[in-house]
Amino acid sequence: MEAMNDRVLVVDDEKDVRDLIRLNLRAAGFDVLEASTGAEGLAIAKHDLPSVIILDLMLPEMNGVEVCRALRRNPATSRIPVLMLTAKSTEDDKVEGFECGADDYVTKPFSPRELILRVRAVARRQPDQGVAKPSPVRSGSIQLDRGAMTATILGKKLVLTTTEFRLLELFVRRVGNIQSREVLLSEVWGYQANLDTRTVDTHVRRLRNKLGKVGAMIETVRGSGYRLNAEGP
Amino acid sequence: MEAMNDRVLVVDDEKDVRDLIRLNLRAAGFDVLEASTGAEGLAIAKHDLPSVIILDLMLPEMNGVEVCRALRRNPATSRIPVLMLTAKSTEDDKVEGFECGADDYVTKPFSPRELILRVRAVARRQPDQGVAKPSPVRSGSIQLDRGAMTATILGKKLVLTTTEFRLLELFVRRVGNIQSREVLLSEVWGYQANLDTRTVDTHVRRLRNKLGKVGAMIETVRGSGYRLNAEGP
DNA sequence: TCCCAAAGTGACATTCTCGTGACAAAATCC
DNA sequence: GGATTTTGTCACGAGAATGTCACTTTGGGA
Repeated sequence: MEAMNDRVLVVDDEKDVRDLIRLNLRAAGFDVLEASTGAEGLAIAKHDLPSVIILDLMLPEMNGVEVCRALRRNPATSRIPVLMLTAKSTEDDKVEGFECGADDYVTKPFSPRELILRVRAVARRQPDQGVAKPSPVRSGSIQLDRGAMTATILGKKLVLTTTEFRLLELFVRRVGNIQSREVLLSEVWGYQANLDTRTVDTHVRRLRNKLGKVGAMIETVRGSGYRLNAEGP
Repeated sequence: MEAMNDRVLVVDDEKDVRDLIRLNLRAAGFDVLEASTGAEGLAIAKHDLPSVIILDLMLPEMNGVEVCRALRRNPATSRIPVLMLTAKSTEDDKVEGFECGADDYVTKPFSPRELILRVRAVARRQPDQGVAKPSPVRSGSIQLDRGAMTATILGKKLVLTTTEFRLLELFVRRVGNIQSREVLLSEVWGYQANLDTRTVDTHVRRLRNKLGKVGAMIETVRGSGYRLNAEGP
């Protein structure tokens, strides 16, 4: 089982650049999210709250500076470090990049090694005590705290294993939607997991047991998979 | 009453460079301290706890990397952002600079405007560092004094080693959040750390022992890392 | 009502993870 | 320079987490 990785969102319209960055970040132990437009990047940022955002300055429609400003305006995303990426290297661009609230600035062509180092340097800045924490994910009577990896049910703190937490997190993030065993396997266990789909059943059972009464919110959809019911028990 | 300015320490053996930086920083509203050797820089850093340190990589006797390591090693100065400055610009130098714990890297010749921006960016990451007396960090029954490098548990003063103190400091600063062994290694030991992740375990154990009953507040999260529990024992 | 595929359940072996004590190297202190 | 402290690594063992399986129960269509 792999430790919980930092997630990095890469926003760039060029697929080649995204591929290059993704490969290097993966190799360095990061999880990678991708977006090809500013709007998409914003949406993913709000939804997934990555640890770092790598943002291309030159984007069609909504450019990097606008995206960065939008991120800074939203309390949920305002603290996420932004690493600005651009082909230009004139001083004015750097100034603009910094002034919109970017935390660092890398010019293309960049060396992957340097990029990783800068991402790490910027990711190191984790929320300390007193700094606003990303709002906990919640659904009905279930509340999740990713940083602490804790689940609170009806005000009571639960002890979950890593797998159980990931499973529950996925259900909560996709409340009301059916998740097939295959999807659960690939999302919770990883793409190359070569496991029996019935393994999911066992973990769902364990999770239900720990959730007690609330466990009934995880419904079985015969022939399709499982679904977290939006309504509380 | 005007707020006190951020203080920046400039360590460089060339007077011309110091002058240039000083003038620009002053104009940008910073207070400037200066040192011409690494040893002097270290002394001033410990004494005055500046908000940011600009450090020349090439110094006679003690070079910038050594100074940076020494800064990171001392709990009183370990959190001060370091901006590494050098005439060289090969990738290997950047890597070395980052790996000793520098927060950013600027190559000579630099544009003053960019330097100021980077200083600001880097100073922004440490909102409360330096200016006032280093506020004692505390969480529940644990209280830390960075300056004196002492920990007080339930009113009793503890003697900790440097490593133990920094480890505890990190836990306290991030109460309730899981810290992976990798994060702990890179934050406490510096991210050139070429150490076995299990080394963390050993130090956590030593720390727990010294903390006695309170040691139980440092929880093990199987498969993920350690977490300081917000609730007291 | 019967049938049977799908899902629930308990048990078990295996794999991992972590705590611990010991030890040698390195750093620090007199 | 010798003594002491600090530090990093290792091997071992206990116990937790996980994946699989055989068996039972369930539920919906024929």
